[in-house]
Amino acid sequence: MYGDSKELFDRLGIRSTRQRKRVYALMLEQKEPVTAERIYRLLHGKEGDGTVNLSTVYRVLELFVNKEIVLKSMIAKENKAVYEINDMSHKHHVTCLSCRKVFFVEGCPLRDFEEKLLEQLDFQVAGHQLEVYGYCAECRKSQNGSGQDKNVLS
Amino acid sequence: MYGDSKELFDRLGIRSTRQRKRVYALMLEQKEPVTAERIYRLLHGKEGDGTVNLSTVYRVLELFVNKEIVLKSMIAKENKAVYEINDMSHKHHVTCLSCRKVFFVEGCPLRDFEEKLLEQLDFQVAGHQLEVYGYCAECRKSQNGSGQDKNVLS
DNA sequence: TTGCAGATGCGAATGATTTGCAAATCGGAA
DNA sequence: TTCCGATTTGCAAATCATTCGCATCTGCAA
Repeated sequence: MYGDSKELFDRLGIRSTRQRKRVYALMLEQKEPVTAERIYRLLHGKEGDGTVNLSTVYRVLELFVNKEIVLKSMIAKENKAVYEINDMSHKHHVTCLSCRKVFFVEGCPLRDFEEKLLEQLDFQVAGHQLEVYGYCAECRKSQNGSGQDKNVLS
Repeated sequence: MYGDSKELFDRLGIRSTRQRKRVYALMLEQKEPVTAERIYRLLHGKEGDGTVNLSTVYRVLELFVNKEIVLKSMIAKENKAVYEINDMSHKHHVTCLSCRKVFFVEGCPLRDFEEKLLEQLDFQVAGHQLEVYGYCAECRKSQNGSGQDKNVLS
């Protein structure tokens, strides 16, 4: 019912609780990064298995982040965090300022940069977060005539 | 005494108040991004010209950000904002997770990436924010895993 | 089945930031 | 220079996301 999260949790050495299973299952369904609040509300929307407290959602997400099965990042311009399943593919987000849609991009332009930091600054990079924002094809098309082909990835 | 901020404010079409002049002058002195709280405390440290209320510091900074004479960004992993004078040079920040010190790096690894986004996704980039975090030479040397919290930013 | 370390629910606390409102101030007009 | 109205400020209280304290509950190893 919850996929084989039990197995995953065992492997991670953490207890398999109803709340963790529900949060994990819900995270798997998400196509874009979500806030803790949204997870909480989605869980309430689902019927059946009882509720999950908001504090618990936060605690479970924190645990998942520590175990690296979930990624956490801050939303640009707002001060709240969003979470997403870590599928190990190192995507970056591109946010349309007009429709707020989030696009994913594979690949990362930072490899060389990180090397440069180590050489020039003796700074050991542990991670990075890149927020790119601008305007997607569709919005540019509908707002001024200069848009080109549309190409929506989701 | 406050530089020629009066002139700047006139040009921007905003009133030249004691508080704005003080905040602006202090921002000019900063060598690294600072929190609103830190500006507030620094202003209290200075003698003479009376104090500036914390809410006012926030309001003045917001105004400066809108007028684009100050840049605002979020500190990685903490949810508070830091501000710095906008010198138009397009620097990026590198934050040490141990001592919280912020380093600047000239140059930007994103030019090619933005081109790629336009070609492949037809996404027109308007801006980006890059947060790199890791461990600085000094902290790695002292091997102090938990960090000596020098509290540079707050 | 049982014991208990670890997990959860609940409400209250936190900390950064924002807001409502009355009083103070800026700067153009008289 | 003085006056006046629009802006800005100070202050305290409100927000909002997130965390914490603590009593109770629950996986799960024995």
